[in-house]
Amino acid sequence: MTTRTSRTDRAARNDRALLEAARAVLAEDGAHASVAAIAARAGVGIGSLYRRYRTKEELFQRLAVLSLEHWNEAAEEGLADPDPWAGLAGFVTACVEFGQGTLAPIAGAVEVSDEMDAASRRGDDLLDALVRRAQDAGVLRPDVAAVDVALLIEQLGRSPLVDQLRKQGRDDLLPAAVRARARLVAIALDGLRPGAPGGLPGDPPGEELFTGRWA
Amino acid sequence: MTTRTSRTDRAARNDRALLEAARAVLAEDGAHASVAAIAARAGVGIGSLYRRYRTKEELFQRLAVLSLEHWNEAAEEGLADPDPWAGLAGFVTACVEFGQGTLAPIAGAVEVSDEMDAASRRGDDLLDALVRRAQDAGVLRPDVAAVDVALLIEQLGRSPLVDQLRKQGRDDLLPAAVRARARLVAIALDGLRPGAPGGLPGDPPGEELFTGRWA
DNA sequence: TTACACCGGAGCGAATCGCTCCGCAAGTCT
DNA sequence: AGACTTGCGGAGCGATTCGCTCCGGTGTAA
Repeated sequence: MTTRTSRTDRAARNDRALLEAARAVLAEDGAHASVAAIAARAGVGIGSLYRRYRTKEELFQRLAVLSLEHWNEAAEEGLADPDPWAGLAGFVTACVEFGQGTLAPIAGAVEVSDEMDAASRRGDDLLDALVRRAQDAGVLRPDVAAVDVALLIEQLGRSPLVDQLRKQGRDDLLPAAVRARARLVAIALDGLRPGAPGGLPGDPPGEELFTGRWA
Repeated sequence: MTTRTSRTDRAARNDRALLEAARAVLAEDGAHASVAAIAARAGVGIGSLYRRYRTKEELFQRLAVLSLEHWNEAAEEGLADPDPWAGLAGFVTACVEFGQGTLAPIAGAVEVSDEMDAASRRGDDLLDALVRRAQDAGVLRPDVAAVDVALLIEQLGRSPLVDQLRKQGRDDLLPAAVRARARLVAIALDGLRPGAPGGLPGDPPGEELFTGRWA
C-alpha cells in the first residue's frame, strides 16, 4: 500500500525539521547563524522557511519557547521521581542532553514575550523546589544555590564537544563526544553531593546571571 | 617629569593590546570575529594590526601558541607544588581563569605549525604527570582519565558567563560572573575527589576529542 | 627644522546577509 | 481526466560586512 502524504503532513514535518535544524546550526555557528544555513540543514527551501516564520527573529523566539517548555517538563519529571537525588540528577542530565544553553548566544537578541516570561518564572520555581527537596533530604550539599545548578546546566549544556565536531564533519567522533559529555556531567553531579572537604568560594551569584531565564 | 614613550615602546604595547583584544573578541564573537572588531577593542588602527600580522590567520596562530604556552607553564607550576591535589586544582583553576577553551572555535581553522605540535604534545605529557601523581597519592578518583580533565577545562574555560555579559555591555555584572564561575570550578573539582558513590559512565574518551591539543 | 618611521582609518572588491518573488510540481475537487 | 489550488524551492535583490590595501597625518629622533 502506498501512504499518501497530504500537504499539511508535509508542512508539519518541515516545521519540525526547521526547528531541529535551527537549534543545531545555532549551536554550531552562534548568534550569527544564517537562515540559509538553517534551511539547508533542514533540507528545506528558504521560501518555505519564510512562509512559516515571517522573520528570523520569529523563528528564534519560537526556539526559545520550546527550550523553556523542555526545561519545565524535565523539572516536573524530576519532581515526580520519589528519590530526591535521582530527580535532580535526571533533570540536570536531561537539560544537558537537550542542549539547554545552546540558545544562550541569542538570549539578549530576541524580544521576550509574556508567554516566555511566565514560563521562565515557572522554571525558576520548579528548580527551586527540586533543589530544596534534595537539600532537605540531605543528598545535596547545602551551600549550593539553585542558580549554581542553573549555571552548571547552561555551561555543560552548550557542547563544543558535540556541536563543533559536527560542524567539522567529524560525525565519526560524535558518539564518543556524547559519552565524554556524560562523564563530565557525572563528575559535576558528584561534586554536588554532600561531604566535600571545603565549602564553595564567595556568595551565591544573583539570578540575573542566568541567561536561560529569558526574562 | 614627563615619561617619553619611544616608538618601539608603543609598538610593543600595541602588540600586547592586540593579543588581549583578539582573545576577548574571539571569546565573545566566536570564529567569525572580525579584524576590525579586534583592532577597535585594542584601541589600535586596522593598519597597525596588519603591519604586525600580515593576515588574520597569522594573528590567530600567534594566539594559539600563547594559549599552549600558558597551559604548559600552568602545568609546570602545578607539578612544582608539593601537594599533588593543590597542584592539580591550581592548574585547572589557572587554565579556566585564563580562558583556555575560548580558542576552540578556531581550533579547526588555523594551520598547525611544528612549534604548536611540539608544545601540544608536551602539554599532554605534563597533564598526564599531574593526573597520575594525584591518583598515586590517592587524592584523585582513579576512574578519571587525563582527557576528562582536559575536557573539563575546555568546557569551563569558555565562559558565556563572563564573555557574553561583556559583549552585552553589562560590565557591572562581570565580578559576579567571575565569582559564579569560580563556584562551578569548585563543584567540579570536588567531583574529581575520591569517594564518589558511583563510577563514571562509559570508557574514557579518546584524546582526539580535545580540541585544545591543536594537533 | 628636517627627515622619517609608524600610526589610523577611508575605501576597495568580494562575499554574505535577510528577505522577496515567481515558476513549477504535486495534491484536491468536479 | 482535466482544471484548480496550494505550497515548495531557489534565483536574485539591495544592504551590509568581510579581509585587506594604501596613503595622508602625527610625533619622535637627529
